Amino acid sequence: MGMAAYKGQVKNIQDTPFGYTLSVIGGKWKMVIIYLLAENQPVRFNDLKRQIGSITFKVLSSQLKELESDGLIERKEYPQIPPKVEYRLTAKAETLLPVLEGLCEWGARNQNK
Amino acid sequence: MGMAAYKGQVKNIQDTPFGYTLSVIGGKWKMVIIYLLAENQPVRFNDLKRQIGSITFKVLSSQLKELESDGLIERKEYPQIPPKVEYRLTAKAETLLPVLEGLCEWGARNQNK
DNA sequence: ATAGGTACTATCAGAAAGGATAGTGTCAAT
DNA sequence: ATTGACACTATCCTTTCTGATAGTACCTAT
Repeated sequence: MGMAAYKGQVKNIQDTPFGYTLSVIGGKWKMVIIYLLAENQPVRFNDLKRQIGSITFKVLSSQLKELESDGLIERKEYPQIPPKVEYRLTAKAETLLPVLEGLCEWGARNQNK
Repeated sequence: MGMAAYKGQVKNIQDTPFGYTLSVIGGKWKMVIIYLLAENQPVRFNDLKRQIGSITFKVLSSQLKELESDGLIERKEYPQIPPKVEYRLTAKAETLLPVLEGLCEWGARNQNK
């Protein structure tokens, strides 16, 4: 199983398991966000922005929204002033971590060849 | 290690192991191509096109070139008429297969939730 | 003579992703 | 009074990705 889902013709990769996984982690910053959250949960918005460095507000905001709607992160808003919002990984995201480790390890071994 | 490469600020994800792996497999069709090659090597150009179905010549051609320049596939041209070109996976690509299996399995388990 | 197969390339167009910049409302500190 | 922190949103622009369509050069089969 797994990759056997590609038997026959492929119409929309989005509908295959691989396509789904990539749609969830394939954004330019998603993996970085997941990693940073895994390291020190929970994290606040501007904190995340500072840690990533070169991302813009808009892009960080849209990536977080997508991760949230894909069920990988939880957003918790504290109704106070100044506002406070915390992000943390869901259980679903935790099951992704070993897979991401695999991607990183393969990358580390093959990057400079 | 692995994901620890994200310590500190991230300038270019391309330079991280994860970014490298995604740059190599992240194209819309690359995973499909790798899977089909893994299933029945070697494969010829038009054969691949027929199996994938909805890809265009141009896109297939460019994805194959990128995979080749990333060292994942080998292109062998037979100087005859009509022309014949065969594609197959390299040893480097074979080491990627378990990682791709991981992506697919996670996707299969989480796709419809 | 026409159609079809081989492996493509070239050109143009549209969609999607990502980035730059500015602004919102409230409060605390200087 | 100004600055800065918080968590964003809105608008516009550029870059990248993907797709549609047509065409090349040669051969074989009908």
